[in-house]
Amino acid sequence: MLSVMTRWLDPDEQQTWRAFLTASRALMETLDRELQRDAGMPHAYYEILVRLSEAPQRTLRMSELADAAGSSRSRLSHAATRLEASGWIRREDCPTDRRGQLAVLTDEGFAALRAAAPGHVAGVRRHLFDQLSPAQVDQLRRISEALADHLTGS
Amino acid sequence: MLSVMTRWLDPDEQQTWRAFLTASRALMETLDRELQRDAGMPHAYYEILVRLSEAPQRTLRMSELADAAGSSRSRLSHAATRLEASGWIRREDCPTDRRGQLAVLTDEGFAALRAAAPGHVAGVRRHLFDQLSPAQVDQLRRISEALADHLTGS
DNA sequence: CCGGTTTAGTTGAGCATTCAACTAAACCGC
DNA sequence: GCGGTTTAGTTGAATGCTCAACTAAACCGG
Repeated sequence: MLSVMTRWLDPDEQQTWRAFLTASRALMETLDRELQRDAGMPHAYYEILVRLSEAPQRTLRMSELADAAGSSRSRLSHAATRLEASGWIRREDCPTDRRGQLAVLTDEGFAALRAAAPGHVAGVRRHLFDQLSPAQVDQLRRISEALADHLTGS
Repeated sequence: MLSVMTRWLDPDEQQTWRAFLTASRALMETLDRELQRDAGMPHAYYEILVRLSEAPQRTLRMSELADAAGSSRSRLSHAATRLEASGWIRREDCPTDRRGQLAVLTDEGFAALRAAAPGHVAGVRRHLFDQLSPAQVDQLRRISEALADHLTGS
């Protein structure tokens, strides 16, 4: 029986895995903290506003928004409640599906995003792109796409 | 004044950044969910147990443990309260520093880790290493080390 | 050795996320 | 078009995290 034997990580794999854990956790925590400090929103909410801002009429169905922002339905529902309370989005009934809800980015929400974006982009540049060679950026894209394909495709 | 102008991400950088976000979020969520389902602990708690299991006497000072597990002091303190309630660790007074606390992995904690490890390692292999070429694994290590150096060194 | 500063760790409040349960509407086969 | 199934979205409870405030002990300069 081979299936009962675990193939452990060899020392190189260990090091890679732990470095990845450390780096991705530190990167996300740093960006999250900067965004919270400078714009009063967590990164997940920033991403919701970004996706809405890119949509036609700055409007998306809740499920489309959840998929676009890489969020569960429940998470988005809770987030939308808070974003609505902040006045950054509003909900509207979907005219073509009575189950549906539309999330609409308000002018205040767009303004909040406009105010948050430069600092956040600067952070992404400083903490990610400035630390890597152009070749490494390209490698990271391919690696990320391979992982995302596997994880979101299954 | 150049400093007021934001250097936005070009389309390639956008794609890289979004792919990285999607991949790292999906990877961590998947592993976290698997660990929660199969071993009843979140990934952050698993990491705490791992670091303790590798320490002499399976014992570490709270701050050393926090650093090793990439956790804030507060986070570790809360986690330790829960892990102690599960019987997986216990706290002891530090003999050389009366402010200090030692976290000790119990036999039950070691057993829980032993039970969790094979499934988790299989998940890391399946969702990460199996999706990448050996060259990509090497690239990912170098990329992660560069990012971690920058983020944790500053 | 005394007072200010730093370090160790904890705590509570508030917020974000997960999971499971739920309502309601659309879809689909017959 | 009726009844079972799927899809859309929300909700509440439980859990984990962050931040700021706090206690207590160690350190350190004069």
